[in-house]
Amino acid sequence: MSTSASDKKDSTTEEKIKVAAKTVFYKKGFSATRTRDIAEEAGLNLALLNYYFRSKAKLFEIIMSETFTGFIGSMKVILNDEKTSLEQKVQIIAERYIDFISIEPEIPTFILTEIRNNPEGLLKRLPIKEIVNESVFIKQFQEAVQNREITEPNPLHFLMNLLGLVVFPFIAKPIIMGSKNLEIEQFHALMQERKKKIPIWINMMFKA
Amino acid sequence: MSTSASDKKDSTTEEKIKVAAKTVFYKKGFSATRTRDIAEEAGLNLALLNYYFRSKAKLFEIIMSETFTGFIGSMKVILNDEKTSLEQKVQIIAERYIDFISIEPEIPTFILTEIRNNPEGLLKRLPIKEIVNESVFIKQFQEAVQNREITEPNPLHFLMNLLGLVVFPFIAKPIIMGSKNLEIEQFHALMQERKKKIPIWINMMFKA
DNA sequence: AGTTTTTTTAATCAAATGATTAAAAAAAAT
DNA sequence: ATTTTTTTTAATCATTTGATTAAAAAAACT
Repeated sequence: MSTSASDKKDSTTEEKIKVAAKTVFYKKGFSATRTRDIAEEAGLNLALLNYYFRSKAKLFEIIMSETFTGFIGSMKVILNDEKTSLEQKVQIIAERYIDFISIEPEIPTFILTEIRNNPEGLLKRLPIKEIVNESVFIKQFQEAVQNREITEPNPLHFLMNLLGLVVFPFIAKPIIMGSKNLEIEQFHALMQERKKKIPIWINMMFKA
Repeated sequence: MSTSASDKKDSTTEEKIKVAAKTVFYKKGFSATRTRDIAEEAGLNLALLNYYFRSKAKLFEIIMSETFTGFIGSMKVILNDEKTSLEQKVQIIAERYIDFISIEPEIPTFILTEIRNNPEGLLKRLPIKEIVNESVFIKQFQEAVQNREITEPNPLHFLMNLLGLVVFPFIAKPIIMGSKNLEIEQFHALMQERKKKIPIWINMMFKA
């Protein structure tokens, strides 16, 4: 049979709650979501949330954690790959993140607003310092600066620009779509274009 | 006397509430702020909020409206100036917006999250369509494309990139500061650097 | 000074919301 | 088959929260 073990796991009550919680938390943020919204989204009795997860805060904590791990974690892996060049890393990040965010478009705003609400608590669990201070990416960047291949000496500007070009359009999506009455397909087409253009733009900005 | 009419106006109860509301709404967003937070921030009795503004929603509406007008409105003015070139417009936007957001750093996240919560309602009051479809900026951009001065034909990419470079670092400020244990002064220094660099980067990206 | 109007306060209300409980239903174990 | 354990449900609780009210205080007016 094609019904695998994971089918069962995916249809457990616990899993249903997590899926529903993800949907609602992503869309509205922690404080604007009501536990009743989650229960309704999952089609389950409200008391089950507390039965399985003790509290709204605990449930949120889990969703949050998994989201952060997935989003920043894969960035860390890409930036620490010894086998790819700086240029390739830029290409990979542009491509993978545009694809990823296109599927889960609420994640960037979710992450940024929740960090706003609780910067200390959430930031210390992210491996950002490691990435910015001791990653393969940083070494390659500094080499490129030394070899006069890159003019900008500060890797933070490089990262801010790359992520700004990739992420900002998704955060501003409602504004962008409103500005030209774009349909969602047209928006996605724009983002697909950017997968190729961003690496070129980054090159033009930073190449000596 | 140096005590002008505006001194009086600034110290009215109504004005105190608005200032406090701005502070709290900017920091926490609509649904996470409690009317009691605003009253406390203003040092006033809770009932005064309803006495002067009828409801939390009405008060929010006013703050929202003024914020939008200030932020997007001044963009519209800059982009519709017949006397400045395309390059100058980029310089002016980078400079003015970085200065402006440095003083009110919560505004971008505030705008973006509130639009997320209520896209239809809020977007129709913004003159974004006008800017993107019939501004002086757009004419100048299209001319530059025709004259082969600019390679990218789509002005949306141009605007997304410019605003991404200007605004994204402020939205990601907690992450950026956390990544290198920056003090706020160092963050501001970085943003000051960007006032000069962004116009250069934009040139490099788009100039033929 | 006395009267009226405006502003402020403390107390309270009603609805929303996160959480709990005790009983019922379903599943697992013996 | 019976008992035990796990899961689910409906009802309810306690707190939070936006809003209102009636009385007090302050200000403006005559």
